[in-house]
Amino acid sequence: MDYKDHRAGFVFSDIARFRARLFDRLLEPHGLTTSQAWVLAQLFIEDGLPQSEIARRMDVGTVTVGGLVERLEVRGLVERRVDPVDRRIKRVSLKEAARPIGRVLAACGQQVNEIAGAGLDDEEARRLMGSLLKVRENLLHALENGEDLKNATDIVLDRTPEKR
Amino acid sequence: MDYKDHRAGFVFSDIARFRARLFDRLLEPHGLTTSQAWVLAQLFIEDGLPQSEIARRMDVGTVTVGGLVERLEVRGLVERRVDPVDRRIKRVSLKEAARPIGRVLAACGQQVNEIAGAGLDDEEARRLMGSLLKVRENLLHALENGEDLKNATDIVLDRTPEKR
DNA sequence: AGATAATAATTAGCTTGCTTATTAACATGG
DNA sequence: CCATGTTAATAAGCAAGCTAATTATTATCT
Repeated sequence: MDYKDHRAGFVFSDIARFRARLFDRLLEPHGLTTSQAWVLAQLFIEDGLPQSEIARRMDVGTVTVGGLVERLEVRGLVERRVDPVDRRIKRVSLKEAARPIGRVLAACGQQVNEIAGAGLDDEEARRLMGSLLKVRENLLHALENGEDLKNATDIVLDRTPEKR
Repeated sequence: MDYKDHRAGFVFSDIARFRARLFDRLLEPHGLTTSQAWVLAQLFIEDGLPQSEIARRMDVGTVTVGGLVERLEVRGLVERRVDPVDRRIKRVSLKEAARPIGRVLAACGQQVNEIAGAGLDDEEARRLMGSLLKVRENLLHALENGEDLKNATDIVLDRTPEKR
């Protein structure tokens, strides 16, 4: 039991940080950050989502999404409108200025993935992805059930089994 | 080319976030956070390190370490002293109160790893770890060489090949 | 020795993410 | 119908990382 050892402690957070750092640099010329890009990505998949739905899909708190959307709105890439039938909801929709960014995101994402996955053959990459998705589910589970853990308000963990 | 695809975009950051959330909850009763725990871990390995050395070992900026150490010092777990021979350096050393925490960290780390690695047999876990270390090195490399990327002040990337 | 460069730490300011608490609007049950 | 609960968004506040700029101190080079 040495491969799932202390190194796991930093590998994951290191990779996440390094990836984000790389992504941020690629996105910098466009005045975007990694997380803001993710919000846009959600809207490219489906436009006009409520903030809470974006939060649900990103597994992030509504507060965080509020901030991200706020900044995107200031940059004129996005627009918030109150839903006429349920006035609690604010729906976020892409503005014209955001259109050309789709390709940029795809390109940057691909470039980062190529860099990160250098030296991995297809088989290894596939296996890696499979294991990672398992690990992710494990953690999500533990956080849901709060197994002898508490807390984690706000975030909606009890989503329907296979959504994303 | 679908396994090193868009999902890679969130799996890594999700896992890192979920892991940290879990860890933070386990550590909460002890008034510590994940990153603070990592600093302590470095000091358990070698006490009396300069802040810059801690930063180097954690692949993090000196500014971040400054903040972490600051908070640890306030909690009375750690102590900063100016190095007598090189007065630029502040060496950080563990105080008595920190002693008992070593075991706690080990236990929490193990628990998180068990949760995260549930359902992975030893072979799969070993392979996963191997692939992750490769990916980590790839990213670190790209950040060093700044391949048509710039920025990333402060952080010392050009450390001796195999340290950690 | 003296000017110049490099290094350790800090300050100030930004984004992300989390928590707790509040407000507004909708939903439901007696 | 109205009291209670639930949901969407926000506000305030903290930790962590990052950048850029500043201050002290040590190293180096002519």
